[in-house]
Amino acid sequence: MEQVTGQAGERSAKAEEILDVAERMARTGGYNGFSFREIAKQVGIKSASVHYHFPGKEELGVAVARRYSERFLAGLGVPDDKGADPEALLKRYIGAYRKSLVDDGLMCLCGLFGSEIAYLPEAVAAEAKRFFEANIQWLIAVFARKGRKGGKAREAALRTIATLEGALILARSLDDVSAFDAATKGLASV
Amino acid sequence: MEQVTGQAGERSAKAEEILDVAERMARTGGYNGFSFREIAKQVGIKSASVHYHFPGKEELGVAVARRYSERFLAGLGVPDDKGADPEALLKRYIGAYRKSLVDDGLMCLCGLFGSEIAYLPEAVAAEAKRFFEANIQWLIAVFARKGRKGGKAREAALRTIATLEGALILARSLDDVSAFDAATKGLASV
DNA sequence: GTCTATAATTTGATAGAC
DNA sequence: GTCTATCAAATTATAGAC
Repeated sequence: MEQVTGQAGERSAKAEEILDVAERMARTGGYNGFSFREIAKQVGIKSASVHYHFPGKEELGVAVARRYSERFLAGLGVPDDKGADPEALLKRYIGAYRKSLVDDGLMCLCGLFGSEIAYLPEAVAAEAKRFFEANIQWLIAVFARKGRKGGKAREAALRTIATLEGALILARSLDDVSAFDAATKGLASV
Repeated sequence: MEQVTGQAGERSAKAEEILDVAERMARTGGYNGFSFREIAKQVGIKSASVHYHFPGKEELGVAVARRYSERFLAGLGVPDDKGADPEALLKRYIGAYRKSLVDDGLMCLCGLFGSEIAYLPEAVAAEAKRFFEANIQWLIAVFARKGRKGGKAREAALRTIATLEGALILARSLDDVSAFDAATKGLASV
């Protein structure tokens, strides 16, 4: 009874290993960029064993996206944390994307899934959508603390996410981290 | 002797049909989102016939990306066209992305390819890179006419492309065109 | 939990007839 | 130009032994 459906709960060490490999592959080639056999090979088991932990590809895709989302949001912290000023929170947000590029050398999972959203199984697409909705809410809270209310805060939030996702694409396509920095310059002080 | 390597030259009507279908599929599911068999079915021929027009998947991918690039750039016109002011050119640029979203209902091909750039055959990745380089040059010329010189023009160009590619991802993921408009608001008047 | 074995399907690709 | 036929490989997935 170790099977997991994708909820937030605890998972076996092997299941986490599987998610690690699946995430790296998905953040490189998208939903078709990871396969049970290749994951199994890299984890050191057989593909049938991967099916034991995650019954189907859709469930695995959902689990990868959900874990990615939860970790990402957890790394941001609470946006109305009174200890940090809004600009520091924004810089933290930008830094999370930059870390994805520089440390991991990978795309944002949900940026990639989002680009192929119409191609994804419904449940996986829903996770990508939820990622963006949660990010928008986080940023709206930040911009609200900067005096942007209502529509203005939402515009700023959407512009911020869009610029960062696009900056990842540009930097990776041009193979030039400075493209990310140039594209996002001034984003924290707008 | 109708085979085409991906150059700009003229192509048979059937080859264009193949590219039409391949482009639509690629702009939905990325490089693994189109297959010879599915293209053949939609065009009304057999997959072996698709191989006649485009010998391999890599060549087909290159041809799709190149045609997409050329059309996109041709639609923009010459950036130093003295007839149009810089803001009108910028609005035209933004409109090209919005058209992709609203009229086609699809991602920008090179935005999607760019997101999975590390997964692509080298020649296809090179086409996506060239798309962005050409777009950057076009925008730099526009921003130069707005008084931005050197680094400032490049920053504005990269920020513009990044925001638009990301805005497409957001609008499609949230299934809400207004997210595109909100994310790109003010982009033409910066 | 992991394995072997296998099924059913899809994929990119080629040979050769017409 | 298009077809039939076919191939080798990869894919998701399942049954059942250990």
